[in-house]
Amino acid sequence: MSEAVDTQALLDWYDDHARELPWRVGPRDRAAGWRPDPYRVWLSEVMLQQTTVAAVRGYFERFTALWPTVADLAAAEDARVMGEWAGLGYYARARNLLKCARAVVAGHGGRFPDTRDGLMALPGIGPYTAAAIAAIAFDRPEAVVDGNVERVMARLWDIRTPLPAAKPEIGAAAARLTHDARPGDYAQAVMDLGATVCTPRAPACGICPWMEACAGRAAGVVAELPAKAPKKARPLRLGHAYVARRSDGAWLLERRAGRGLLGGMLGWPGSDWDDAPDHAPPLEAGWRDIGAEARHTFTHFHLRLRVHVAEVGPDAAPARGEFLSPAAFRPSDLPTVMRKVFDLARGAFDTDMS
DNA sequence: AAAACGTGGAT
DNA sequence: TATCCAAGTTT
Repeated sequence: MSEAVDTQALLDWYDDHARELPWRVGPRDRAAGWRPDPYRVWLSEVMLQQTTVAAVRGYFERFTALWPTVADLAAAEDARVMGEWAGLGYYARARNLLKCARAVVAGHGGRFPDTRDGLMALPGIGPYTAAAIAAIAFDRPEAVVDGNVERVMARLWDIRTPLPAAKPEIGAAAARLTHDARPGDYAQAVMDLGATVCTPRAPACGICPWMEACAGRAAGVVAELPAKAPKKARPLRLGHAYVARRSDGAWLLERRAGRGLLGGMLGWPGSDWDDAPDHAPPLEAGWRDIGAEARHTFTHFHLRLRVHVAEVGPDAAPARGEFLSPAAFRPSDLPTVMRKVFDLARGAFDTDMS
């Protein structure tokens, strides 16, 4: 079966059309013997989990400028790394990033394992990321199966089983095609094909190096693949957030628990997000409901937070959280939902002063 | 094994 | 406005 699919044709296409990415060693440099820094491959792969290239670029540049090596990252303070990750989402990735960096330094002499199994044993590295690092950084012939590859394989072989049930079948198809001569280039080539040609909507079949072999195209079902199981509706949750500003300009903030939603991130103290009537503000103060709510949608629910503000004196003693001076508080350290709250609250304070 | 876990851009 | 989607992992 797989004889009909020409992996060399894909590599030829990649040689001409590879995307230029900050973490990538392109096909020309690879042919000259260059290999990417495993640290940068790992960092980029973790950032790219469920996240677009466009969103990752800036974060990758900032992280590598601040922490050029895995040892630098391992030595960083948790709060600094979490703050730098703020806005990118899926914050367990940042927590695991630190765990992984420290494990590589403490347990592997600062060098990443060069096998899929060795990589899989590290925090935050699953089947996809382990295969990607092994292939891209170490040229091991591992099959990388991400969302791009799932889409390409489902179409190429006309696999109509809905995801995620189709994963074993798709994985087997991907493994059959893995290229022995240029594993790193091949892995990136399939993903580039999915990202730029075999796209979710309006795929450019006319310029696809695998057009002739594509069973989905022959059957005229490319637009319907891959099939996906229906998604559940997102419920609406309600809560309250409290933004206190001290007379010296300090803000009352709280470090969230180290697991679960927004775990380890900075945020405004508030109620549980269950619309319970009996929540207490974090501080005795003249709270004012600003009459606006921050709206935010997470993966599995919609959230509306009512925003309350207060200006308090220098002796204010909060029951929760701590005051951070303007010098110690960067709004960019906040996850997006908390930044929305801050923007609304700041507008309310500004209105008061005018 | 199903659910939890973020966000921004495109349609 | 609502939905889909993006280089998935963990529990």
